[in-house]
Amino acid sequence: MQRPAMSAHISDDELVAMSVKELNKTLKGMPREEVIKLKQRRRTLKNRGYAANCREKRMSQKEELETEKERLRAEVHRLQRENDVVKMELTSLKNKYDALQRFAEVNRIKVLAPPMMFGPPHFHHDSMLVKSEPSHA
Amino acid sequence: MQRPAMSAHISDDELVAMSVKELNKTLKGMPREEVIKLKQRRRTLKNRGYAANCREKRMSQKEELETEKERLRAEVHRLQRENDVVKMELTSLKNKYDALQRFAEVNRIKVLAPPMMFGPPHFHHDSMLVKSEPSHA
DNA sequence: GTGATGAGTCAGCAG
DNA sequence: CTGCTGACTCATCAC
Repeated sequence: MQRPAMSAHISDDELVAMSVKELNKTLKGMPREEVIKLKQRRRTLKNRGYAANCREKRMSQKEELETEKERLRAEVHRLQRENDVVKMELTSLKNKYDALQRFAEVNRIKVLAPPMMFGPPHFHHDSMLVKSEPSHA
Repeated sequence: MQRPAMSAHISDDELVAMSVKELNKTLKGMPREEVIKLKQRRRTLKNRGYAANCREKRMSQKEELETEKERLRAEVHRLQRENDVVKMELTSLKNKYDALQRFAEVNRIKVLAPPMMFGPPHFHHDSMLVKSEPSHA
């Protein structure tokens, strides 16, 4: 029997899948040199798998980064839109508020000086209706 | 003279830096085999550089992704804070608005029904001071 | 011919 | 020893 061919009895897949114990058991009666070669082949095959694994990990991490980046980009846009809406609401309410304030102003003036058709009012000098402000302002 | 030692006259750095033309000029009187070996060595050295370049590119791209991600994360936080501020302003203004509205309401009532000390007013039925609203509301 | 990149091999580190 | 990763080599592809 050809010594070199002996190790060929074990396929790459088998060799990688085997644990060291199983391998030793299988290698019982073989010459040292063959055993060493087979173990080295096993290590190399394992390394091949590790390398593939490493590359895959690298790629999935990169993908993850890009996904995360996309997610954040969308979040930024969402917040910008929300921001715009709230700012518009604020502006709108400001206008409403100013208009109401003008209205209140007009009313106060009218209270202070009602239409002439009723004749000049005889307010007390310190009327509560003059110059009072809402407590929240 | 040892044939194998001939190619050693050119260092790796020199060999990589040399253009093909320069290399051919330098290789004029050498045996074909040596020329082929030297060219192969040059290609291998070049490949070594390409590989390093490739790794560096990979790393810088990854770094860039992480930097960008960080930038976006900061932007999200900035927008969230801005959003909170504007929302608080809106709430605050709403309160102010409501207060003013209550104040205006009170005034309108007072205009509608001034203090008894002046006696009941003789308003026209369709007085502008009753139930009118600011045009902006 | 030149440059880039996936896959495999090896060296060397970490656990 | 096992697993991982940087560096190198080679095959292969695109220009």
